[in-house]
Amino acid sequence: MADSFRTADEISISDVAQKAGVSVATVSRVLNGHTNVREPTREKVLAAVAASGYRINELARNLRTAESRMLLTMVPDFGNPFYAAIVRGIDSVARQNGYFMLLCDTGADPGRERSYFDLLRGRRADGAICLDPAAIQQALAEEAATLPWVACCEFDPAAGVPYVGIDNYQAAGDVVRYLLSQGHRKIALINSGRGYLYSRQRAEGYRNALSAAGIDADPAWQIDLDTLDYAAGESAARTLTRLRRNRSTAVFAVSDTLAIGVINGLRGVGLRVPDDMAVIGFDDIAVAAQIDPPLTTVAQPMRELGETAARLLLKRLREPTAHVPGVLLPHKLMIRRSA
Amino acid sequence: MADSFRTADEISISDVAQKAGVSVATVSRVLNGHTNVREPTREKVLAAVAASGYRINELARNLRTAESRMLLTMVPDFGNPFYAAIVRGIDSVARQNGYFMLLCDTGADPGRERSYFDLLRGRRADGAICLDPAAIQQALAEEAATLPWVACCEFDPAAGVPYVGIDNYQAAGDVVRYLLSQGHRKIALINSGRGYLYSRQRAEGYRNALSAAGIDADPAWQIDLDTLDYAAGESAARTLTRLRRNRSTAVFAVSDTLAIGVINGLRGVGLRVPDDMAVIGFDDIAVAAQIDPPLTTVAQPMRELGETAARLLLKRLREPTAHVPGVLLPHKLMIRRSA
DNA sequence: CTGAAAGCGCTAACAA
DNA sequence: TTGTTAGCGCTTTCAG
Repeated sequence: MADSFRTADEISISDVAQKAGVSVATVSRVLNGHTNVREPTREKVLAAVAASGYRINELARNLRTAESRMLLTMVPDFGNPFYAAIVRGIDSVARQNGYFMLLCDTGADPGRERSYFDLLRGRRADGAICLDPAAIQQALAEEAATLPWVACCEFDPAAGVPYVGIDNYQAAGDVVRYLLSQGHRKIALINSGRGYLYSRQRAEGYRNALSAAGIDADPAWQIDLDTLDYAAGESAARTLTRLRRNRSTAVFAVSDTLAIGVINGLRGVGLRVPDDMAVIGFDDIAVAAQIDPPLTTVAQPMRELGETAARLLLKRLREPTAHVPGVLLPHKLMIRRSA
Repeated sequence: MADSFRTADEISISDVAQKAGVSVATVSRVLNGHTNVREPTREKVLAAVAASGYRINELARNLRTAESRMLLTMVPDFGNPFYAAIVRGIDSVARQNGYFMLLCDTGADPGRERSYFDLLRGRRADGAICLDPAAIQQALAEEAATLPWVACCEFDPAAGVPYVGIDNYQAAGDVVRYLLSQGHRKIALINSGRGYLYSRQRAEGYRNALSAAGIDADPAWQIDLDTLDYAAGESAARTLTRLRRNRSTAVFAVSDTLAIGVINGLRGVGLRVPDDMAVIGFDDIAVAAQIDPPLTTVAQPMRELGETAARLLLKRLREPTAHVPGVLLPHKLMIRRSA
């Protein structure tokens, strides 16, 4: 058996009851802090617990109470530092409320995501927070409609699933308008795959801000990537610089990791930032302020995003029928030296 | 109740049995893939399962089988990208073996770590992988002696707990010897707190490599920090440059995050890397190759570290009494341009 | 204030 | 091959 080397301490509530000379019900009462137990009795029980080194079997308790006190968090990639801060926020409110957080990396794969949702169906988690691409969420929304989960960062406003995120459209517009104010007219957009809501929203914010300034975005300025890692940004930078005519003077990357890769790629071909090409990122991950030049970027309130998501979920768990609204948190353009 | 909005689909194995016209035992058999069920019976059951949308209650199954099929992973800080790759390795072998990974951030706090160990005691996890500082592990080693866990990166070789890591002493020596070969004689060490085994081992490797070259390390060259974040590296760099006499010409930081902060701090006071000061980091996190100048660092086989840890744990779970040895994986000096 | 007893939903002997 | 039954360890009525 898996736990045969624990058999020695395989002591249960009835052992404790026996040792204390009371019933299991009484032991259970003191374990759960019920007040209707006389002080001397409570002490006898506590003594027996201490003496035996007894530990409650949460599995049994969970079966009985029909809850696992686990919150599932699904991220598409926990190698991306962006998620780390969000996850911290989730974790901290989860713990404050007596839940453990079960963190899973879906790799943005629907199959993996589904298998994690099975944790909910199998009662091993009470609720879930999903940070996966909106497209994936939609694919599962129907079959997961009755499950208690909320969306964070990525969401489908029409899905009826509670969510928290930021106004990506506005944020992208802010970036473009700032670049415009610095005299740029040719602004490139390095975007991620279309499965992401933020990607569509930021693209739209970018295009509209540009056309509001009377500029037609050159399609050659827009690059779609299917990953957010540094290398992808690096190669996108090369693609951009290869443009013979109508080369952009600025680039907006939808993630700091991409932007950092872009800067590196630019340096590789001997271009200076921001003089030859300005670059702006998104997220404001910790390393953004450390590189040379320090990265101008859009800060997301990552920790609050996570905390809010957790609170929405907890609320949904407590009041299953209550309407839980979507909430949008403020972002902020951090102007540093890369643009 | 927490799940009152799921009551509609609160269907159990006996409902399925009834619907299929068989006993619960038979349903259980087909659910668990036992072969001693006639084909027509199996099909009846499967049909009933499908028709009712039944989902097994894992909580009940777990109670019955006395295992949770969860593996706990404790990291001191999942904001540090170093851990991300390790955790991926753990997660992938866990999943391959039918386990879910429960990831927890202890913040290197013994209290938090203890509360996570309680997941084991409460049977909500079958085993654990601990990446916390060796000092913290030791504090808990005695009370956790009978629990199935393994140590990863940080460990106490004498504790009898299976472990996987690298040869930190040797790695630090490699760094120093490389710097020596580049003509450096004055080499600083930016280290983390003494709770970490790697910190003690690298300090020793550093000192011995230096004295093997006939150099006495100036105490002023050695800085101990209590965190690994970028800002700490930045301020350590300033401390170092403030040295009037006997200022070092190279610095070895025990983590890439620190090294990146150092480079940033150096830039802040107008010093160039590597010309004015060479810097070497440790870990080879993804961003290390992206910054300017690209960071020379010691690569750890992070994914393999995680995979190995998971395999050791799984082995320990399968064969509780088997002797599971400690294993050391190879590291590699990545020479880039910062030194 | 305390105890007896009935399950939570499942698996695994043991019978048939 | 299938069903009956006895729990896994706990919480929670319901009596007393």
